Amino acid sequence: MCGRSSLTKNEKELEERFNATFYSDELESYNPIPNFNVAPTHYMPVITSSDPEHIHIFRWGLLPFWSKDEKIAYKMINARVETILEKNSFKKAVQSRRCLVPMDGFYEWKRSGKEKLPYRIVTTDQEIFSVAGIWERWKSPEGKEIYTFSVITKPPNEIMEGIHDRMPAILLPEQEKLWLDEELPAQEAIQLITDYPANNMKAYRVSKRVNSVKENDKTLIEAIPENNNTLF
DNA sequence: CCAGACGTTGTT
DNA sequence: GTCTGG
DNA sequence: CCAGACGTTGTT
DNA sequence: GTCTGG
Repeated sequence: MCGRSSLTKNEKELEERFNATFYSDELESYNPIPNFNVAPTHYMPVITSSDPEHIHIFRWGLLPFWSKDEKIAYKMINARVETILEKNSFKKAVQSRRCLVPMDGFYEWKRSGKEKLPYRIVTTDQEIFSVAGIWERWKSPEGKEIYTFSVITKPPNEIMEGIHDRMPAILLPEQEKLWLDEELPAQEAIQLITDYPANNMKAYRVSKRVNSVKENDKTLIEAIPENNNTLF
């Protein structure tokens, strides 16, 4: 799960939400704004434990610092909270390189028979919410430096159960500071990940146009009727 | 000791 | 089926 | 996550 | 880098 999201708020709204500022030179890589169809490999805003006063722009898809193969990032877009402490690729990062991944919605595909239909899920009590993530600095053999991140996933809460069996680890606002606290041991940090209250979330069908990463406009986040399978 | 993997999702 | 790209 | 490619030789 | 398997 969690291979597609949205972040349709502008830079100013993000700065106010996280009480942090962008570096102007990094902003150039953040594109498009707003993004109605965030996909793996996109450069997106994150707030890191090492520099929480600023919003950095990192690439979605974790590259472990020891990796020689850049392609492994395609398989590292998610990290399971249940096993993150045990995995070579994640254990170091969850100890000292945690981050917040801002979203204003995420997409999940619900399987019904042969068909997979996309849903958008949002929080109703927060305009922008944070998903728990981890990040890495990677250097290619040629010396190219890339900063990447992975989104942590967890079992579904009440509202997600009918749609999919995984969901992103949405943090309660009051847990965000702790998640970024490097003094907090990883074992305790992952306990901050709990069920987001289902009555503060809502899910609705969206057009299948979201399937294609080439599509990116405001109509992607519009609701379509549940019983309409053919027109979109 | 060295070599080789290091991941998730979904589907079977 | 499996990998790569977005 | 989904979509789209997946190959070589030789010629322009 | 670090763990697992042989």
